[in-house]
Amino acid sequence: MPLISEIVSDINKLSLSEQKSELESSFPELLVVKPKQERVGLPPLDGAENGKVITRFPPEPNGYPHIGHAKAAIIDEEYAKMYGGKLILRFDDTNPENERLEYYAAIKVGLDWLGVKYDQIKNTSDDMELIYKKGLEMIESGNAYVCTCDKETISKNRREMKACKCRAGDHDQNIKRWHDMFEKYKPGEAIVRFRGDMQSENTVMRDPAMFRIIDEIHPLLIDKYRVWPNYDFAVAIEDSIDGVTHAFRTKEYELRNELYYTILDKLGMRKPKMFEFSRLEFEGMPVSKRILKPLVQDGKVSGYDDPRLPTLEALRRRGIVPEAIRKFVLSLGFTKSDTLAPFDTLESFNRKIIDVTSIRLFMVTGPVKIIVKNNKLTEVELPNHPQRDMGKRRVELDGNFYISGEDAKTLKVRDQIRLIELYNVKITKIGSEIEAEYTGNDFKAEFPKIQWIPQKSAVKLNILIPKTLFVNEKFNEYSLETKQAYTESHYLELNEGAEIQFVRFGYCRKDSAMQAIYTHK
RNA sequence: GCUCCUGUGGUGUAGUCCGGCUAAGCAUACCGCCCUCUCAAGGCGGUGAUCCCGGGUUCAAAUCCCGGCGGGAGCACCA
Repeated sequence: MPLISEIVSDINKLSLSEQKSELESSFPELLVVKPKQERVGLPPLDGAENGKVITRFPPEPNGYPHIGHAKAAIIDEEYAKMYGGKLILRFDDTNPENERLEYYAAIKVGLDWLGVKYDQIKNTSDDMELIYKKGLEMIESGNAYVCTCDKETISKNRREMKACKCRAGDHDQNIKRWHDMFEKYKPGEAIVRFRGDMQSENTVMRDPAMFRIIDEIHPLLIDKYRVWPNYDFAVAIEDSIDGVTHAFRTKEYELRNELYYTILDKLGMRKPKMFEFSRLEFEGMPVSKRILKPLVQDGKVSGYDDPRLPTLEALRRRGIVPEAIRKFVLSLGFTKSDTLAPFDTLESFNRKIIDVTSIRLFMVTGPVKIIVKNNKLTEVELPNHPQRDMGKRRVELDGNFYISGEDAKTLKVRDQIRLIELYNVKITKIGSEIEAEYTGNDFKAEFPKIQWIPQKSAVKLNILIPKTLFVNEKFNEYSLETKQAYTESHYLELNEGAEIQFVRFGYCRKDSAMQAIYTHK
């Protein structure tokens, strides 16, 4: 050690260039800078082999897909793609109380829209027989038992780390009770429990439920089964038999990893690698069904496609495109840190994508009439896009226009303004209507440039402006603003769903002939 | 309360595993300028982080160790 410090201090006495040249002559290999280049996209997957990666997206068909689903599905797909592997879409439909046929469909539609392509589609409920077999196996091997205690007792025991008498039941009792679950017991009277460790620090290991009785109609299997596996047991079995190599789920499941691996261990089944990532939710835009459902029921929002919501359908209607969502999700990375997702960034990605294809149209809000006294033009051609060749449109004129109230407010008599792409005008009178006179065609940079709509062909339009749904945990009564506006008649010729940039206003998506939804600035 | 996870500019992240090449890259937001008959897009530039705090190890720490603190989650016969 002393020798080392001596040498180091010797070296430190040399100047930087002397050190450098010494290095170059004696140890050139040390100067080679390691590649360490910037990574693009998701981080490499632990233990991933090219062509052998299988991921899965396992939504429960109990609601409409939202941005959270999008994050999971995109990550699942990206990793499968990255390693030339496969993505399985698996509906985790083991609770007939929640599942509905329309949700299976809605999720597929959502993925389709997102452009997430899966290689295989299945339902957990397809494998009920196998799951029963594995359940029985667990009972036979003593790794599970049937518990007939009531809910409260079980919960209390788990909190207090105590075992109940059912845990001590012998093999025959368990087998008999297992069969009784299919016939005799009523819902709530008996569950199969995994024999974990009631003393475990990890509460999920304290003999969690593996099967319970539910007498409800399943959307696919109707009344074929009434003993249903719980999540932990079902995913473990499914992931294993589906050949999943890498499974991803959100952070709140993290404590369940121990259970997941233990179950597979006890069954001697192949174990996928499990990873978790943070949930994606926007500020003031909750994703939870518990919160959204009452909103829809009470009519506080128009439905699951209300543009204020984070559902895929709502995002679509609002004018957010799938590519933007994908870029956005990827920009968040694969991390476990809790984040308040920046909606700004999503909008920015979106804006760049749609800017190129959005037609530019004039639109005025809070319209005020303006009359150009000596107008001589009867028609003008306006370009549909400033850079790209998207054609032109003809607009007929007679000197009677609308301009935005906002713009009108700033005008004073004798002001000169430029009606965009038209001509210059001088204000001569301001009243309930504004009067002006034509002063020339030459473009003058110093004049304010204002968009206009001819009165005779103006199309009445509602602009819906979605705002933050919840402010400080409370429903924001003003979360949806409606603006009365006029736009050009050309609007009527656009397809529904067309993205428009209203000049000096922002991007909007055509929702119907009389309504557009504000996408973003 | 207990257990687990997490903590880099206003925001989201890269780098952290394998300490030096970066007193920290990118994106977004913001501010200028250029371009433009839009407050958009595009181009250029800028402001902004003592890498949660305090110790320690080391010639050298965002990176390793210890101790705090902040945030989140779980503690369901729901996934």
